[in-house]
Order: sequence, then C-alpha cells, then structure tokens
Amino acid sequence: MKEETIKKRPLLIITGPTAVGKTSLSIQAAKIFDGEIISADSMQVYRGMDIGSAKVTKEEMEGIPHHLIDILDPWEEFDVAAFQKMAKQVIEDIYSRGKLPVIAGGTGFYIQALLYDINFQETEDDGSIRKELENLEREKGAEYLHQMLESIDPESAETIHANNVKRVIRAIEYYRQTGKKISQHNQEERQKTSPYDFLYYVVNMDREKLYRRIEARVDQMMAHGLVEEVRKLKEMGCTRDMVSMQGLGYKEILDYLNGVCTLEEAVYVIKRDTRHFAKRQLTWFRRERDTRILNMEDYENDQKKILQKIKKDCEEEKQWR
RNA sequence: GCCUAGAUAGCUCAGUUGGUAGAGCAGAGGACUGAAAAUCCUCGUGUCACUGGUUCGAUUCCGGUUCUAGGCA
Repeated sequence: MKEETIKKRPLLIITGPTAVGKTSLSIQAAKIFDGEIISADSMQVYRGMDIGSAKVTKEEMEGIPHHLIDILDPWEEFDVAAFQKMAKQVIEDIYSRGKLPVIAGGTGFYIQALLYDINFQETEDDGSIRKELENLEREKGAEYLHQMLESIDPESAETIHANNVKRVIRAIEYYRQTGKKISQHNQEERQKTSPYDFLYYVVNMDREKLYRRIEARVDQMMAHGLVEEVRKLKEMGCTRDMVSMQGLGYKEILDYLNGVCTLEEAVYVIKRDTRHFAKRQLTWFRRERDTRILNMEDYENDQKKILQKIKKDCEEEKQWR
C-alpha cells in the first residue's frame, strides 16, 4: 500500500518584539505572497482599543484582509484556546480562497498554540475552580497551594515556583478538570510536530534602538489621545480586573484616571513595562524551535531587503505556489 | 562672602559604634502549553568626591579643597 504523504499546508509567520515594525512588514509580505493576515495579538482583538494596542489602520492595511482584529468587546474574555479555535477556522477560509495565511503579531503563546496545534480539550469551564483556589490562596498563602500541587502532581510542583500563583492554580485546575497531570500533558504536547509547512520569522533589532523606538511610540500614543481612548473605555464600564484592561497602556492610564498616580508616572511605567515586555517576547522566541531570526542590522535596516530574504527562502525551500 | 546639610553601583538612597559596603529602581538572563501586553525566577566590586592628619588600619573620626542644595547677607 502506498503511503500518501499528506501534503502539509503552507503558513508564513512574521513576529518579533513590540515596535520592531511587524505590522508593515507583514502587510508587504502578504502582498508579495498573495496572502491574508491573521493577527496573533491578545489585545488587538478588542474593539475600541486602537491607540494603545497600536492597531493597524484601514489605510495601513493597503487592501490586505486582516482577521481576528476587532472581534470582541473589551469586557469579553479571551485566551489562547479561543484564539486557536478561531484562527484555525480563519485559516481554512483562507486556504479555500487559494491564499496564503500570514500570521502576524507578538503573542508568542498564541502562535505556538496554532503552529503546533496544541490540544486544549473542551471543558465546561465556569471558573468556579479557579475562584475557589484564588480564595484559598488569599486565606492560606501561595505555599499552601503549592503543597496541594505537590501532592497531586509533584513534577509540576518542581517546575512551577510557589510564587507563580497563576500557574499553580492552572495546574491544579487542570488536574481537577481532566484527572490528568498537566506536567504529563505538557510533556506530550511538546513532542508534537507542526501540521503546517511553515516559515517562522522573528524580526529583531539592536536592543538600544528597540527601546528608543518603544519610548517614541508611547509618546506618540499619548499625542494621539491614549488618555481619551481609555477614558471612553472607562465610561463604558471597563475596569482594571478585565483581561483587556491588563494591556500595556490601559492599566496605567486607568490608574491615572482613578487618581492612583500622576500622568507622568503612568507614562514612565508604560515605557518601562513595554521594554520589559519586549525583552520577554525575545526570550520566548529565542527558545522556540524552528524560528529564523532576522536582525534588522544585517539587512541595513531596510524592510525591502528583509522581504527579499523571505522571498528567497521561500523560493529555495518551499513549493508553495 | 558667611552658615547649614549633602557628596557611596547607571539613578534614588541606606549603612559601616574605624577592620574597604547594601536595598529599591534601571539593566541583563531565564521560565512559560486555557489570564501570556499576564504571571513568575535568577543576577549587585563600586578610586564610598579630592586631599592631608590621627590610627596597626579611615569610606567611617578631625582639618582643608572642590562641587551640589537650602538659608543668611
């Protein structure tokens, strides 16, 4: 019997730390490859959060279809599993149109979930377990929760630091919901190979330069009316505990509007925490398998040269067209 | 010009009853598999302003110099 080698389907990924210039690059790439963009961004999914999330504008899109942007209201919850589900549907649509899906965005976890088709089994999650564990933590402390984890899943307890309450809670929650250890689940998922024939690019640039760009961009956001944007969201009932309001630029301005700090302090914190965020993104992408790092300096800081490189890789290694 | 208080890590400061020093922030590295723009972990040698003196030994005490801030003229 002949082995039908399942032809994996093409996928182009363009990512990198915040403010490197992913947006524009991905649009140009989509034009070259006749693609459509799927945003892998945990904040741009929210309507009304435009300035602070540096959302692409209609003009910037240059006619390239963008997906998973402006699909939720800020009070709605969103997470990796939801992203993955939606993104998979969109990908199917794009293939059916004979086009190339281009994943663009800085949420590494989302990209990973999609790329390796990580299994998030459906659970009817009413959040009650989480709430219960959160209360328990408040009453008895992080160490207590960690002990609980130790007793059901020692491997996880070993890897997850007791102070990382969110992770500890998720590990316990997972065990309660599925009866399986999350450490084992992770182990299994890590073995997976991607169902896609992909090219995974991470754009990077000199750290100092990146930081300066971040700072300049925050100043620009302020000039473009970030405070007004957040004020509107606040009037609509958005509060700090919402997932959307944990976005950079939102929580800080909300603090300012609530009199917790001065505007100057808020701006300082946004810049600082955005730098920290960019650093964390880089750590993530460095660790990911099969990535191709593109340093802007190696391409004379020229977007066109980067595009040529991507095109060349594609022609030499892939038969996508 | 005089008086007072300072001068210690990139920044803000603590400290050493005289045995060459430590926090926060910044910065760097790492983790991450249903909150991920979230959450968490690790990493601190610097002529203790300069210069004399006392002392076995001074960043620490005393004198002088320079600079900074405040006050008085």
